[in-house]
Amino acid sequence: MIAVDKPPTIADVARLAGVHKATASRALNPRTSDQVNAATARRVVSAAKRLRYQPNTLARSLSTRRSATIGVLIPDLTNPLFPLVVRGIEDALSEQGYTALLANTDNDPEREQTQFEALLSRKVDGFILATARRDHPLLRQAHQQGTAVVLLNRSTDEPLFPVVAGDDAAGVHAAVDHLVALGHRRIAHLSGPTAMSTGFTRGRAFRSAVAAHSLAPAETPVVECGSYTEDSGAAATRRLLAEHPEITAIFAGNDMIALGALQELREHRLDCPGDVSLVGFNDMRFVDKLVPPLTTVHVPHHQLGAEAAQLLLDQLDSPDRPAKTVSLPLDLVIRQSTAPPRS
Amino acid sequence: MIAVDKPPTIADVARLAGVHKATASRALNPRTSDQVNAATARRVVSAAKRLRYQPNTLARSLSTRRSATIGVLIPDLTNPLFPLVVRGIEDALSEQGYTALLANTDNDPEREQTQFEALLSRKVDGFILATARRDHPLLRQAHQQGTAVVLLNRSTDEPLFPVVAGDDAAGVHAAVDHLVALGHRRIAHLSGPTAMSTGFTRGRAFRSAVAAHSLAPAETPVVECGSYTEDSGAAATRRLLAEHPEITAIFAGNDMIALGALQELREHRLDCPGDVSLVGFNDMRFVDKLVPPLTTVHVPHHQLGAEAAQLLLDQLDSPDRPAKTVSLPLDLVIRQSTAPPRS
DNA sequence: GCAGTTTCTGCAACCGGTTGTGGTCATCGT
DNA sequence: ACGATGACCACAACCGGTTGCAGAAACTGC
Repeated sequence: MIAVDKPPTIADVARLAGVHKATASRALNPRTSDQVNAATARRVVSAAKRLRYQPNTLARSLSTRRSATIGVLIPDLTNPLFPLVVRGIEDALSEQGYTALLANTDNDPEREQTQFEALLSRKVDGFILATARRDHPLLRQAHQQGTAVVLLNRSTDEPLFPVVAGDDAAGVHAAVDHLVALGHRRIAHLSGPTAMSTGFTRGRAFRSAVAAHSLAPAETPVVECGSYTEDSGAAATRRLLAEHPEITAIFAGNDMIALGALQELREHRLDCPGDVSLVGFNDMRFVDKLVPPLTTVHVPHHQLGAEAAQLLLDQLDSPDRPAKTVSLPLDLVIRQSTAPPRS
Repeated sequence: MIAVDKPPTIADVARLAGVHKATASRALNPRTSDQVNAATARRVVSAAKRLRYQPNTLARSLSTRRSATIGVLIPDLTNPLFPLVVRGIEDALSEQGYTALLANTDNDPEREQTQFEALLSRKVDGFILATARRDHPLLRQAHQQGTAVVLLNRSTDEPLFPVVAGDDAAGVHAAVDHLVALGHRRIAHLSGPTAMSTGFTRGRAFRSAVAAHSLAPAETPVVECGSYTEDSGAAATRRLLAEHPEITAIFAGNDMIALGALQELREHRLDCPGDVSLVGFNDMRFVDKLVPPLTTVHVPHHQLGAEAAQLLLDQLDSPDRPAKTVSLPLDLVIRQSTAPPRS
């Protein structure tokens, strides 16, 4: 183990350049470098270069009270949607010199709270909350203490914070329209948990979409899944087929549920799309590799993340701007899991 | 916008408890709380509770010179392997009060360097490098300045740092053994880029495995893919089939390459596993949902991450411990993309 | 040549914690 | 009754930056 000489501080740079550390600080900061003589500024810069000086971010944040860091709360990085949105967030943030601090909540409200506080004590400048629950005391609390927050793919009953999300309602309508256009009339919806904001709004949109086509509730049953998982989707499909064997199309609350449905259809020796058509939601990676490739509503997750980050940065710049809300268009990508019903 | 009163500092707590902030600090820290009278300690604690005091992590790190933060460098979060290992890292770290700071390098050596420095200036206590290149000046540099580093799924030509990785050689042997046991003798390998540590070692292991079965190099061709992507895998397969139409089995450098191969086989109207068997590597999510479900070498990514984190923490505790290296066993999961060759 | 600016740089305080040192006071032994 | 011991706490310095303020030097105009 070689003797570790600690990294140089601004005092070292100042000493080498023969100036006071305050001057060195100003010389190195582009915003203040015009307060110092060009020649000395050059001396400082070259001293910094020689020492390979890297400012201590912690010390800087402590004194400036700005950390250039954003807390990002997501349910679970392992869920295939989130890497995309996180990448979107990071890409947008890094363009402006910001960094993301990630935390997983596993959809546990308590963890959500503790992680939030941990990030606060790390002095993040703001939050992007991509957690799924429809409501949480956290939100009111954060709102009251004036914390900058942007909600991603999740809305609250009252508009406390700006939200960026896909236009789920439009996506649902596109999916239903597609099925109806193919000739389906008995369409089921496997909804996500209504405790989650997406499950709730997509379910509502489904009701409205089928109503728009004058389909009776009796031929358009909704069964709620306990979670956005394959197992839960399979179980729901089992219940659905038991009670409504006559349906010819399924619109799943998301792709994981669709995956479970596909599995269960296979168990029941039902061909997809021959016997029943299937539409998913999200267009997650690899669903185009399934057999049959899944028709699904594409959600631009990367862009979702990027927009959320941008919105948050805007808000940090000018805190009293109205809480604009972004809704990204979604489009249906038609693959091979949908076809006309057998007549 | 409500008036934001800044979060309480330890000085506020001390004032409320009627003690000096040094005393408050000691009272709040379990390691030093026995240096203060039990009664006053209680006063401090309850004052802290009343004010909802949360220590400022930045200030603490600045003075203790320990940030309880680990820098994690990965190529791309969007690559389906990494969410798993990141989760493993985070789970292991959080158990000990540490946090991970993530950065993507996109396999760009320059980005790797700048991200590394950015993390250094954030005063991370150590690094987990899961980037893929076989060598990088960074490593020597980090080694010289005594930075704590653990390499994940990547090795260097000289043993500068502890490494945790899957036992790739064993995995490759298992895959080849399986194919040979099925009766295959003309087995091709679609290797990953040899500039990457995994591509290199798996390729070498393949050579050794086929040699162990006395298969001639002429019947066991290796073609190198430019990258670990589906497209690259498809292109390599095209070349392979042009030059060696007689092969009956393909062992792919990873699952993405296998995906490309599968696609290309389909283009050539070759049935898998009827005409050619296919084995992947990694067992990424959803490869069990392909048609046919992919036979592949399972890599415990979560555990890989967790072990790396643990190793790093151990090393931080006792810096001059020998650089132990962890090699996790890998096992082949046999699904339906492999079968005996047509006789 | 002198008052008034402007430009440049140093001083010192501050951000919010941690920790070494030393002083006060009660307790103890003799 | 008095010095020694130890428990407890306050003081102050420090981590490595940033920034308001003031003073020195140079420069302006008259």
